[in-house]
Amino acid sequence: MDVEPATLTKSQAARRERVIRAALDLGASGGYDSVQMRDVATSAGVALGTIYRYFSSKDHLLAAAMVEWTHDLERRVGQRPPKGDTTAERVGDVLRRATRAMEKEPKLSESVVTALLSPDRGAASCQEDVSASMTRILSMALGDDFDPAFQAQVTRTLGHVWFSSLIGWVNGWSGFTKVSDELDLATHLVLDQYDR
Amino acid sequence: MDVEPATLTKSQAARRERVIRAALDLGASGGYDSVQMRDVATSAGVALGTIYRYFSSKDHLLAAAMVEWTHDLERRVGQRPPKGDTTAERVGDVLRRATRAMEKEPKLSESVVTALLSPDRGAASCQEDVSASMTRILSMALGDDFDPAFQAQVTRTLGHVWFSSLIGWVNGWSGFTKVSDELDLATHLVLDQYDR
DNA sequence: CGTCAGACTAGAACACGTTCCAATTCTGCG
DNA sequence: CGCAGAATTGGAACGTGTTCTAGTCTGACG
Repeated sequence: MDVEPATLTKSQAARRERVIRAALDLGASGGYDSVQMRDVATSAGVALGTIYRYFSSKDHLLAAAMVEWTHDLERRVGQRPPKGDTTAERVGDVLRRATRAMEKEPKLSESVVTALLSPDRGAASCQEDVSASMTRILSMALGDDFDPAFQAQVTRTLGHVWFSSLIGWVNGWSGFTKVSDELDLATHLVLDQYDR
Repeated sequence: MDVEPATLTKSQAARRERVIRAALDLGASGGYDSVQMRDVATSAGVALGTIYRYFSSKDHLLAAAMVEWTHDLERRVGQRPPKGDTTAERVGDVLRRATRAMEKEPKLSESVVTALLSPDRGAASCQEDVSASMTRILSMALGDDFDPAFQAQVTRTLGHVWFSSLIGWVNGWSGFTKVSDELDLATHLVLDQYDR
């Protein structure tokens, strides 16, 4: 009902990847509602039941896609570290990188974020993954110059603001600029007491 | 497809109330999944279709219930203002009041919060209501001693942290104590620079 | 090479939110 | 009271996520 990548054969991993890809394609063109499991199956050239061998639910499937996306971002940030003189600028930089990607594919982001909110067991574990990844990304921007407890709290708090604003955007009561502003202001709120 | 209370006759308002009550009862005993529209209907003594005259969806129904709950809390906080010497203590006080109620009815809270996350149009407008209400509640705890812009940002940020931690709790990857801690630490993070 | 367990397939079947419909019952107005 | 229009009802019907079943394919191992 939920298989960890480690135990998959090559062809299985390929199948899993094809399924995710198909889901992403559908999501990118029509949003959450048009990611229909029957369509994902045909489009991935796989039987409907097979999808459920890899993912516990539609939400788990889409949430898993978001996990991959977040890990990609984390890797990229690791390779090209955040730019900026102050901590606030570096944090703003990574948050902007995170949101810009979503801004370019609004339908897809809506699909993926919606799924991430599901109470489904599989999706919930993806939430943990994503939030952990986001925490690490923010840590990179913060650097090691702070008291660890303080740093941990800042990253978690900003992670919450990020997540919550994202929801506001997905559910349509705030535009993308609102999300950026919110993040920007929160960043300064918690950081301006320390640098500058 | 969505009727505002203002235009309802007495018997209609009663029906609406009965429907909400039925949904809350079911939610309190079995959580989100056991709030089934057919059951809500029979339990409220109403036809299935009638529910959809008052609410656009199951999620809208449950989210509307949460709006009432939040308004109650807001009213209570207005009547018995938050206690505490420092701002942080007062903020902690209202946040604790907000979470304690949910802690007592975990299944019910799960139902209601889950619904609040839905992308459904009706539910989304309830999200705005709830978040606006929460902002006002936090403002009461902050008082008028701050720069309005600063106050606005603090309330929004704490609102985000509250909302996001709630999700973490509902989806089962953090206990209630974690939620309180998170809120507590975030509160101090943004406020300790000003009072103490 | 033969075989056996597990993965895969096609498709039926099921569950529950949502919509639709025809018939009936309210409600307010002349 | 009598009537028109709205609200409500019971229940069928629909869509889509999820599960189940019976049969087929695959690939690892003796």
